[in-house]
Amino acid sequence: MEKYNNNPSIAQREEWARVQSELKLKLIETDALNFTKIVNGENIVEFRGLNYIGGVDLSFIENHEEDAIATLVVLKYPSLEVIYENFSSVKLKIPYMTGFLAFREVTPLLDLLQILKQRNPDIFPQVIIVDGNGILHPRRFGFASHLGVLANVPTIGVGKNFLQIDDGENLTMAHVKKAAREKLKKGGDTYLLQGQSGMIWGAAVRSLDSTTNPIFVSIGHRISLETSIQVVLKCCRYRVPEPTRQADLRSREYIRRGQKAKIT
DNA sequence: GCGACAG
DNA sequence: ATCTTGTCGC
Repeated sequence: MEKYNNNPSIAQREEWARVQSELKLKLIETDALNFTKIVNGENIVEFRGLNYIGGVDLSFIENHEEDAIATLVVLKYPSLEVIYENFSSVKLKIPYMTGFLAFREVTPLLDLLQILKQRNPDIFPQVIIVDGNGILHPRRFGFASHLGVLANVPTIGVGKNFLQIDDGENLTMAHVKKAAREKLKKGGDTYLLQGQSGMIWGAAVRSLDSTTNPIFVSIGHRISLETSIQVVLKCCRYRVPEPTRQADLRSREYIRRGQKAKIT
């Protein structure tokens, strides 16, 4: 039986950081999509040819850090109805560590994507909304970017909590929370997370009029920040965009039902 | 030693 | 991530 690694070494983290830098060479931060965006003057945006949006998530069983259910859902756009779901029970071998989330969670999601591509390619998602950041990350290569590059699919990172960026960028928790509170007055309002260097890391987005607490949107892969925000807002029936929310709800329900693992 | 910490 | 009931508001 393999041992659960509770304390990855410094050398291990450095190796992971090198892998991130290497994969980052393939990262595309502009729209490379198979659907088109039409902007009608004002703030009215239309996505032509967008039919399928993916959502992914992992849920954990009680307090077992290593036992999880990975979930992939596909939603029809623009109705946002769920037309596909699949689950996979996984034994995780790496603990959660800030900055290295992908190494813990990406493999089972790649497997689920591969299964869908083989068995039902016609509904393969044209963009995937990921529970976790894209380039809003210390090395600008978070979970959403990692998944996007490895699967070669457009991805959008959406964090429910802010991950502070240091290194003199002044994107601290206090700074961002204050700015967000001041600038996000109504649903659809956005606030660019721009560091002292001028670099843009992502955006704080107010999903709805009824939610004060923002979400944090960043480029995952093959999509611009502007388009990412527009797609996310079109998916928000609640604070969290529907693809991610459905993946989360359904994976939790799957665990509650106590079913055995199945890969349909 | 202290603060920070996606999921 | 997860443990958890009611409750306030539209």
